[in-house]
Amino acid sequence: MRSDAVAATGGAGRPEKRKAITRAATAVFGREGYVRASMDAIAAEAGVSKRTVYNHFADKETLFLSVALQNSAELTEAMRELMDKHLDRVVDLRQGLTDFAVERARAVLSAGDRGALGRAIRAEVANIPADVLEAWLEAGPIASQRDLAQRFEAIADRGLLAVDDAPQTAEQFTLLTFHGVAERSFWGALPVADEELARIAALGVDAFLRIHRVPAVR
Amino acid sequence: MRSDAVAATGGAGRPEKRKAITRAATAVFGREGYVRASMDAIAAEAGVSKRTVYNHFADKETLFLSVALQNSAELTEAMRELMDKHLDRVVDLRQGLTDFAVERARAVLSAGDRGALGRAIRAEVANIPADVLEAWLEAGPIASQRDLAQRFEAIADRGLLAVDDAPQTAEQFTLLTFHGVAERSFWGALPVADEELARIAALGVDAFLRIHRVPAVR
DNA sequence: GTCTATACAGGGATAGAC
DNA sequence: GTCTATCCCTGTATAGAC
Repeated sequence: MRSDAVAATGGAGRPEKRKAITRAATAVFGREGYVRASMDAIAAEAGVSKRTVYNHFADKETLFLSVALQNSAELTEAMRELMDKHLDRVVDLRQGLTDFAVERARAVLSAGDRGALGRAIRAEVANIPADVLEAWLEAGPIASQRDLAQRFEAIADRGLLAVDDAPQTAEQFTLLTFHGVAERSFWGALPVADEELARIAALGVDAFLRIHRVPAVR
Repeated sequence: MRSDAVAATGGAGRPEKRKAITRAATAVFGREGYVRASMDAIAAEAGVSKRTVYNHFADKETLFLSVALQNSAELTEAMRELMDKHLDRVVDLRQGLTDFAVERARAVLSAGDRGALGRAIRAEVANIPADVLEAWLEAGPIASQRDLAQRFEAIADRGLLAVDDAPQTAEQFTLLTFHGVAERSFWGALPVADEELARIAALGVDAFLRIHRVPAVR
C-alpha cells in the first residue's frame, strides 16, 4: 500500500454522506477483510453511489487506512471511559480489575464492528506502510496501554498494588486478562461465551494480583 | 469455504511433485495470504504447470486447507522437540524456561514460512469451516499446549514448581512469555529484534515464576 | 500416462467516463 | 448514477513431450 494514501483526498462533499461512507466501510472491511471487501458493497451499504465514494476517498486503500485510523482513536476513547469507570476511585481492587477486564474484552471482541476492523488491519499488516501502521498503533493499542499504565501508577500510589514498572505491569495485566480470550476468539472472529469471558478474566486477575501483591505491613 | 475440501482430491500423480506443490503453497499462502495468493504463483514457485496443481488438489481452497493442517502438525512436532530439549531433565528451571521461550518465539515468529501460514489462517478464520478449524486447532495450538501442560506437571512432580492446574499453568506461561512478542510482531509479519525477544522472555519467565514459586520448606 | 505450456471462458474487481 | 475499459484470477481445455 502507498504511504501517502491517508492524506490523498480531502473532505469534499456533504459531511453526512462522508460519515455514512466511513460507517459502511468500517462495517464491510470488518466483515470481509480488505481484499474481499468491494467498493460496490461499501457504496451500497452507505446508500450512496460508487461515484460519491470515490469523490470522498481517492481509492480503496485511502478509504481503508482512513477508517482504520479513525476506528483506532474511537476504540482508545472507549477504553479510556472503561478505565474511568472501573479503575478510578476503586475500592475493591480485585472486583474493579475483573470488571474492567470483562468489559474490555466484550467491547473489543464482541459482535460490533468496533474491534472487527482491528482484525482486518492485523490481517493486512504486511501491506500497510510503516508510518501509517505506526500512527495506528500510536492512536490505538499504544495509547490504551499508556493510559492503563497511568491508572496502575495511581493505584500503586494509593498503596493497593506493588508496581515498580508501570508499563510492564500494564502489559502483564493485558496479557493475563485479555490476550487469552483474544486468541481463543481470533480477535472476535468467533463468538466467546460470556461465562468463558468472565472465567478467564477472574483467573487472569488472580494471577496478576499474585505477581503484584503488596507485601503485608509488619 | 467448503467443509469437505480437504478430502476432495486424493494422491494422484508423482509424490515429489505433490511435495513441491505443498511447499510452494505453504510459502506463497504464508507470504500473500489466502485471497492474494494465486494458483499461478504457486505453480510457478513449485516449478510445475498449473494443470499439475489441479491434478493433485481439486481447487485453491482444498490446497489451502490441506497445507494448513499439515503445517499445523509440523509445527507441533517442532514444539515438541523444543520441549524435549529444554524442559526434560531441566536443572536450572529459570534458564530452561527462558531458553524454551526464546526458541519457541523464534521458531514461530521468525522469517521462515513455518509460522507465516499461521497468519494466513488467522486472517481467514471467519471463512474456514468449523470442523476444519477445529482439526487445525487440535493438531496445532491445542496439542502443543497439552504437551506443555504435561511438562509442567512433571516439573511440579520434581518439586521445582507449584502447579495445581497444569493446563492453566501452561496457558499462563504462553501468555506471559509468548503472546507479547506475537502481538508486537503481528505473528511474525514484522521482524522482532533478538534482544527484544530475549528481554520479553526473561520478564515473562520472571512473572511466571513469581506466580508458581514453590513455598520455602520450613 | 503423467507433465508442460499456453490459451481461453467466465466472473468480478477497481477506477474512470459520460 | 449508470455504464464501461481494463485487468486479474480461477478453473478448464487443448496442444505436444518424456
